[in-house]
Amino acid sequence: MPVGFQISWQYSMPELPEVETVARGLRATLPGRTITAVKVLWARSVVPLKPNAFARRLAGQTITGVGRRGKWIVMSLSKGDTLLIHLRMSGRLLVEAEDCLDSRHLRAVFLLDDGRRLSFVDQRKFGRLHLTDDPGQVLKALGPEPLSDAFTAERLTETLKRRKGRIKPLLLNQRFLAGLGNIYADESLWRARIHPLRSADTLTPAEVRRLHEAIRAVLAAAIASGGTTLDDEAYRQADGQPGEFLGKLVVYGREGQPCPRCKQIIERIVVGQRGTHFCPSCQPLQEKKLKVRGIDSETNKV
DNA sequence: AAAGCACCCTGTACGC
DNA sequence: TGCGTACAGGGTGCTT
Repeated sequence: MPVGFQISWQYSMPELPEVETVARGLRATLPGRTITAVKVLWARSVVPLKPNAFARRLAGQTITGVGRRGKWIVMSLSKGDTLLIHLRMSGRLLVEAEDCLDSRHLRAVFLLDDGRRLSFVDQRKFGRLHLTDDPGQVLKALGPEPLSDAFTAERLTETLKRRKGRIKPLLLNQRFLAGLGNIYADESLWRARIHPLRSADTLTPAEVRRLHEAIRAVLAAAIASGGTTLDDEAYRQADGQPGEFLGKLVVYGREGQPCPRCKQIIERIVVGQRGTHFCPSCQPLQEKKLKVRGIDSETNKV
């Protein structure tokens, strides 16, 4: 049970920082290992092949690399195949001893040539193991990597001014930007002091710059903390330790508590069918009256 | 283009 | 206490 607030029913919801942490952990142990056999316990976890064909095609392939694109883990294989893994809500990847006890929510197992196994555990069964010889087909739909050099404030400006929708759902749209989920979208908007209901095309240049900086800073800080673990059963770092970003969340799951910047009480609303947390004082929807009197709302100076 | 909803799932909270 | 129902989440696909 996480300390500090009542969200025991929630899960890890792996976003970019959690997926990056998992990918780094796997990269340290999997490359060079050969998959000797595969067992699928929940057929719909594998795609697009049926379980038998999926298992047959993977057996004998050596893992050559582990990367990440957005929320996808990208596992390169020796025969030109790629295993794309999406953890969705509750997926976990564990490297464990071959003879270990099966988790209650085990959905697929990859036996390795060193006496260990890679276990895919997924309580809610939303996660997917996508085996393909053309990963670009899946990944081309994704927007830019927020931490790459390709994601610049200028590029963000260009994209935003052509969008009339609300900013929060846009941040969650993986075609627009790859890797943000509900937690880090809310945290980024708080840091940038932007209301989640603002229309994308109305953001000022200063707001866009703040948003760009906020997204990168929040994601980088979360990666440095090994991600966010909301629940005991959920996402873990490679060494089994929970991510440490939970205590650093400012708005997510903290409705009713004071904003650390201004002490106003944090609110929760629903935006695009997603719970959304923000500070009504730091992230006003209406222009502040101060501005009418000639005070710049960006700098708070006259 | 944008927004809403159903769907896929499960465990937990909550009302009766 | 026990039961049914609502609900959280990411992503896709469909409709308005």
